[in-house]
Amino acid sequence: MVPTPATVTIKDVARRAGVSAMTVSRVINGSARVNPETKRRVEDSIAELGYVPSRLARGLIRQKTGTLALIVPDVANPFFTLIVRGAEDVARRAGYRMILCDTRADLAIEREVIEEMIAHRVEGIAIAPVSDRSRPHLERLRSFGIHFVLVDRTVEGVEQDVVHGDNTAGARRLVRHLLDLGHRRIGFIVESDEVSTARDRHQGYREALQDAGLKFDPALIARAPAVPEGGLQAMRRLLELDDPPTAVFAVNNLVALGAIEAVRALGLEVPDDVALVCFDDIEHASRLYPFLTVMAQPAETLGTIGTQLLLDRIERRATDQARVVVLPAQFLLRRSSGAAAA
Amino acid sequence: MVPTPATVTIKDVARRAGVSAMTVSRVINGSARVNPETKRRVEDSIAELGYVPSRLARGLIRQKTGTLALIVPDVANPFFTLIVRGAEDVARRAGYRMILCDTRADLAIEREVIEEMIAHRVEGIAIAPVSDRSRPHLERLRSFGIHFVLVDRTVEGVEQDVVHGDNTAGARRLVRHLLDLGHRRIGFIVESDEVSTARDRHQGYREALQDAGLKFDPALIARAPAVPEGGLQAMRRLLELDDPPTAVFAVNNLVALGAIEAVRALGLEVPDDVALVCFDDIEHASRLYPFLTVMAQPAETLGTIGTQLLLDRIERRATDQARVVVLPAQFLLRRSSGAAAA
DNA sequence: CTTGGTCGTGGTAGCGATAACACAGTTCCG
DNA sequence: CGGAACTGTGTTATCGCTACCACGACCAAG
Repeated sequence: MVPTPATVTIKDVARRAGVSAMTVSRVINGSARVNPETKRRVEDSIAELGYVPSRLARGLIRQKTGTLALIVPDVANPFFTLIVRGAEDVARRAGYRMILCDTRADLAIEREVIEEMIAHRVEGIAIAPVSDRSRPHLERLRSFGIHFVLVDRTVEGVEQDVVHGDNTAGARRLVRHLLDLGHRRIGFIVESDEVSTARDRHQGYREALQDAGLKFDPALIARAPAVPEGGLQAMRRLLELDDPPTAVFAVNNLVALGAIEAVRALGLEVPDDVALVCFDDIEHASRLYPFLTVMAQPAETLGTIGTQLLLDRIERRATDQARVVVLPAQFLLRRSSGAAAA
Repeated sequence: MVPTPATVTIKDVARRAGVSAMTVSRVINGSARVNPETKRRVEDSIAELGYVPSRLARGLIRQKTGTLALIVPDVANPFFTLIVRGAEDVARRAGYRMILCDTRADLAIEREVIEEMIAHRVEGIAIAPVSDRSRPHLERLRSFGIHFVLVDRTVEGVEQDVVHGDNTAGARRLVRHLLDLGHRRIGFIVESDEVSTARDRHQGYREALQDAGLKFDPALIARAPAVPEGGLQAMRRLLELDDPPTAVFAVNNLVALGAIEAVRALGLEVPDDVALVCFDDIEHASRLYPFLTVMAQPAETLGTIGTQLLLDRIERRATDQARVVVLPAQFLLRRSSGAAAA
């Protein structure tokens, strides 16, 4: 094995090219004028030594690192995966690196990773916060003067650039669909109202009921963590009610998956025994088996726009007001809702 | 708006606590002995000023950044998503940050991101390389003395720690299954043999045929990029053959999805008109609709073990031989292969 | 022939942290 | 009771790079 070589520094290049470190720096950065002949010599030395300038040192002196962070509650959720993809792409094209952090929807982990990102002196953060309780974490970012944008979720009391889907309208649309099909008892499986998407969808759910002149029945709200297991438990509880719902609105795709399992476990079927709709499509699953009637959000676009908003702040140092971008979701009619689907 | 505050440095803390920067450093790092009273004063100052030590400066002097990189060809592929999750988790628990890079299976992007990671002075890289052509990129890492491990894929001519699934045995198992069901003309949709997983599965495919005393027919190999669109095109070509296959082995899950679409587009169905098997399960899709007969690889485990191997190298500076970890895949019998499934 | 540009380049001083050593005061033990 | 060992803390010198200023060479203008 070759012994670990000492890292090549700008001085090594300078020595080899017979110039000062300053001149090498000028060549690397293409700044100011350098004699073409000198420039060539420096470039040759760089190539021969395989020199790569340290971003640490550069970041230290320039006070900017060229690094962003993306913080999401669950990378394995296909919705967030798409956000990651979109964000990563925009960042790379703009010449920034992107550090990905998965908080597992855990506030403590979120606090931890935000501290880490501060220590890393990232120039900006795109974050889908855990919940309204993320506010202190975000305040901390602000106190450090680190730019950030909210993606997918807002946070009560935090005025900041944000891009999210139209959750209220989307939920309203889904529930209206169920109402149109004649359902009168519509369950809603949702996490805590401390999450803005849950809150907004809850709002849409109620509005739709109200539009139809129906009274809101608290018994039909089943609270559960927004994961398959949560959906399973919640659906089971709903079905065990004395007067169970004939249709259910699941707050997101993973919850819907769990809900379906609960239905099947009771020997029932969707949509025959209970209709089901939810937010967020599941890309690959729908390709194989287009079953769930959903409001599909443009997840990848949330990622790209979020990152663009962020870069905008960073590079233009705009101090104008917080921008709010709301993207409409798309209604996809499929079998799970029990309509005569296309 | 609050004006961007100048970053608090160790000196600010030192001044406020009435000690030297060195003492603050000792408190931060818990190194050596510091008078409890002094320590308290320093900690108070840190809290009051909201001081967070710069990893840039620390990394520069210590020559270690506490940062790893994970490079994959496609974060949106559910298989790699799980690897990401596993890797990220192990890294965080071990006190490392993880930078995620998506190469989009593009060699040029791969080269670019590897240069970036060198510039970032990451301490190690876990990489699922694009193909055997990634070799120069990896050699470059080696010449920089940056530790790396291969995940999911090996690279011809690169001796390095690696963790991957047992592709040959898995492929053999899948094809044997089809043979057992009576199929004699079995198609194989696969990307270039420059990708080790493709190569190994190809190998397994041939071995299975050989075991059954069947002759290999090159016409049954359909080459295509390992994405749904590739699977679609390839399956169409196979079905248009004069003597089309009655069963097809798709090199991975996404290819299988495209293949199914091609079958349906011709008004045919899986498995009635053509049986289908593939590598890698699709977590959420299978939960909703367990249809594909697959060899399921322990993707998340690939991520965790890969990262553990990496940390091992970094922290123990082991110079022993390259370790090779091969994890078995699990055969999941479902409907797509046309057997009387459980 | 001085003055005042423009070039091309180098010197010096940090960025924010820590390694390595130094040093004063205390404790210990033969 | 004096030197060794230990405690707690400060000083200095970098880490690799770039901002900032300086400087010699050259040339045109006054």
